[in-house]
Amino acid sequence: MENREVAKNLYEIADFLEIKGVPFKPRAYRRAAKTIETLLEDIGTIYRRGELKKIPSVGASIASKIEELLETGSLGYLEELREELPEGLRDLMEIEGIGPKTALKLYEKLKISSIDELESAARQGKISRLEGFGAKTEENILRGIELYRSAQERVLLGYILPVAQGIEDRLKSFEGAARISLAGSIRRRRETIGDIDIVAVSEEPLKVMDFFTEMPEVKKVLMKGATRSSVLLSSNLQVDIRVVEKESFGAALQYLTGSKEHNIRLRDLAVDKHWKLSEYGLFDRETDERIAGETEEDIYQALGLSYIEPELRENRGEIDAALEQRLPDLVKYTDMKGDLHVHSNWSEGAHSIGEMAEAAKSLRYEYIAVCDHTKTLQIAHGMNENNIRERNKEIERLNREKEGITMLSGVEVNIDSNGKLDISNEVLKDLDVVVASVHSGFKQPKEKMTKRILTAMHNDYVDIIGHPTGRIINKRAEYQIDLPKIFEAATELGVILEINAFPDRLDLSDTNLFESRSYGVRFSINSDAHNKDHMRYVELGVATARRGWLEKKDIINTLTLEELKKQLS
DNA sequence: GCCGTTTTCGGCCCGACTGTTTTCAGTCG
Repeated sequence: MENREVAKNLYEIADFLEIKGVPFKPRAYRRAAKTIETLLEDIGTIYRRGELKKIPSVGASIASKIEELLETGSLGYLEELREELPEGLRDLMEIEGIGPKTALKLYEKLKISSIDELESAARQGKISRLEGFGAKTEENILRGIELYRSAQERVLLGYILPVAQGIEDRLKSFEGAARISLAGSIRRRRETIGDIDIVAVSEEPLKVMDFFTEMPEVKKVLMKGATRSSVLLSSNLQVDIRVVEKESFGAALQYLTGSKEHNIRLRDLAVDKHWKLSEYGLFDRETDERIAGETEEDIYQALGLSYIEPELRENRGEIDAALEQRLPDLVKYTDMKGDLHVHSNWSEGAHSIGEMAEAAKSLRYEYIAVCDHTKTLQIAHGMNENNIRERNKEIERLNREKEGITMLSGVEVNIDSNGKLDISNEVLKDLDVVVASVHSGFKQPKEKMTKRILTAMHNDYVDIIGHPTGRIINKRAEYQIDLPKIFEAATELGVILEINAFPDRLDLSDTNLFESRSYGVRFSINSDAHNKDHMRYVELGVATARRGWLEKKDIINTLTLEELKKQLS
């Protein structure tokens, strides 16, 4: 049984206990589930070592339940809960505004135990007639159901970031607001985003709220107060804003940036010092004296931590690292000197090599590698050996003509189902950059897929493995692949792994990268651009690398052209 | 149910908004 499945069972217990009104236990189960879900090691392996109780948040009781799950595949305690309460009650809590208390009441009074039943009861006006409920609640439930059904998937960071930055810029230009910042998961640059959070400082909060709720793209105002407001955009995206006083800005920004787990640990640290941390500041518990709050830096410093970049705030060890002053020196967004995987109109790209080069210049790059698709990828007009030779002549000509940018000749060659490449070594050996990727046979078993990629890595001319896991966020799972083996081989053979920065790929992912750190792998952050506008996606790749704790030295395309050429030869 | 350099028992993050109530419970972030 996989870690994720064990965690799922524990989450289910937490939900049931919460509905039953049991105090504290739900949080204990949830904490354990969260830890197990994000564990790098297989829980079965830990169990066989007899070290379940060494997992943080797992004690004797949860350990024995995990044991039962691993040994028998099911869990008596959970079965009992399932008999006591219908499973659908958990679905009800997915609806905005419905928590454990409401879910239980709906079940007890109206026998509602699924979202469909909830919808029909609301439509018949049965809910507004219940004590403690009213017409507004019923309306909200119906809207919540609609939202639940339309917004099942979180939105890709790459699509939402420009929208959020647009709103941020407009608020900044509004004179009533003194300071504005994005917060929440978008500031942490998570790969998918649920909603947009904004923090503002203003002397006149109500004016900011008016401006905010009257933006043209607002479809519905969900709530509006002097300190908080929420709106729904016509795109069904929710945007929340908090307005605070100047001396609380850092505290509010810190609090709203999260993550929740990170914040809980911070508050624990504050409690240890007899302080309390809220979105208004860090205060002495007894005297209420303000210790910090105007900037995030002050708060982290007061708690004895070095400043933690938002991308790291996931409670993956960053707090302990900050306590011991051993946080990584993260790669910066401005460190990138080139892009080693872009397409041109020689395959499925929309723009010519010259146009791509101009776009690269405007990003202040020193170089780009034109890595068009190769012949077996018919759908993308893949090049054969002759096309490649011809195209290389064009690259040579452009390099003589253009100043300030160097175009490297490359391909994105296909790795066939046995690990062979679809372009001969004769041609590969004359190219500057060879990216090798899997574009077919995604469903191969783990061993075969791993061997297939290892075989490609052993080809002397392969420089980079493209989008190593093949996942498409929200659409296609990663292929079955033994990443530790790939990491080992990459270090040993000097093959670079790609951090593909396309918004729906981000492959390798932040957690993959985090896991790779002990292997000493080097990476290339590539846009995989299919037109010149896509080249800015490298920013998303840098965000992913930062979330994976990577430093400049880990990323090969932070090197100057001269340094890079030495590495590739 | 977990946890502990103050603890093996007694705590467990904190505050705003809504809706339904006349003072607050529930939910959310």
